[in-house]
Amino acid sequence: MGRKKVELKRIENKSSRQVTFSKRRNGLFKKARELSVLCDVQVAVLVFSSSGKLYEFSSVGSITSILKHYMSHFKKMATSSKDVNHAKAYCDKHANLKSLPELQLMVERILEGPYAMELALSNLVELEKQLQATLTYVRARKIQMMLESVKSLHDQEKMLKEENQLLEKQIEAMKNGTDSDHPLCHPPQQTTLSLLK
Amino acid sequence: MGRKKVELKRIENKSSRQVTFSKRRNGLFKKARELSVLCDVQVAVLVFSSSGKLYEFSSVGSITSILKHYMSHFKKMATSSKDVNHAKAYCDKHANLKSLPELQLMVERILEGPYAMELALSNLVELEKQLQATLTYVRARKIQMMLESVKSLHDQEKMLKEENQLLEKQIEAMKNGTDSDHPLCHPPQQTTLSLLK
DNA sequence: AACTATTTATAAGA
DNA sequence: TTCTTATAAATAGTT
Repeated sequence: MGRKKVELKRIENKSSRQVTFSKRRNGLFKKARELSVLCDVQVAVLVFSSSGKLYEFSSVGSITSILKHYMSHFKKMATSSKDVNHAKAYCDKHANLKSLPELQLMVERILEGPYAMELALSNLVELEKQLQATLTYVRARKIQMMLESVKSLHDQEKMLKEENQLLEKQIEAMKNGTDSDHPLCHPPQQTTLSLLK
Repeated sequence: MGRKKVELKRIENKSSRQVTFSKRRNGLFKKARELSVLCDVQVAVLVFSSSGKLYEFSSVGSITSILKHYMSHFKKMATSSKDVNHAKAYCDKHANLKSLPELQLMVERILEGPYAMELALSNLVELEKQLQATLTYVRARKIQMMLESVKSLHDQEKMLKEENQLLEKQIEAMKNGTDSDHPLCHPPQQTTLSLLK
């Protein structure tokens, strides 16, 4: 949708890729919010730019708010254990009410279900940290190697220039001199040139 | 965009909500794929339907494909190295996500250990890609689990409220049917409510 | 950042 | 569910 149909492949021009990224990212988040509201579902969208920046949409709220939700939930669970025992005792006394066993089951689910999830979640949080650290390390190492190879190219360029100057001097010497029995026409610097081509 | 402008609120009619969900979910995934390709970024979209079903789009692929990538990557390294068994040990160690927290240590060994010289820049670039892909997945998975457990809490809250209504009705029935010598005026559902507030 | 010509998504209907 | 179509919305290229 635009002045022209675009083909589905990486936009090579960097600045128009950046503009499209900004426009479409907002579009995607808007669509996600609409889907969430209209259809009453939970939606999360994660976008990682090539520079490693994270753009995120979540119909439930930010990661921070979700973690706060968790924290308060488990704090309350810890302080309400007496209430739970009380409720169980009540349920035992009035087992003739047919919906009570189900209620008890639900209370147990609340106590046990999310806790198990929290454990797995903490593993994932830790794993994410580990991966991010490793990625940072690998990127640093990659850049270091790139810089090293660039430096090595510069060094070779410098050596080449020095050799060229030597060569020019030798040519000058040959032009000025009368003898031609110096076998300098076999250039020794050919070896270094072949290394760079 | 359609025959009529729709206002941004929950569609109350269940069947048209379902139809819209199906259409817009596909639209969202398509947009996500386009953003990913056009702008060369990684995108993950997670949708949890009210029935608890998960619909997922990821530009990096499923966990299976990521693990396969890892396997082939380390297999390649193993065949190009003198100590095949050593590299194979790495491979086995990292065949599943649970052992991935050791990834950083492993990468450090690869980069700084005896095989550092064999690891070209292109290998580092590939390794960086793999790490970014895995990080994307882990982040998505983390948020997915957060959303799942929040949803589970909401569901359970809803069910408990329904049960409480039933209980109240039964208590009312008991009060009306017999004398008032039952001390049920201490509402048992207060306990379960206190867990959720 | 705005502006539009177009393309694309989709709401309603079949 | 699937298709069709009128219309709303998104957006590519431009200013």
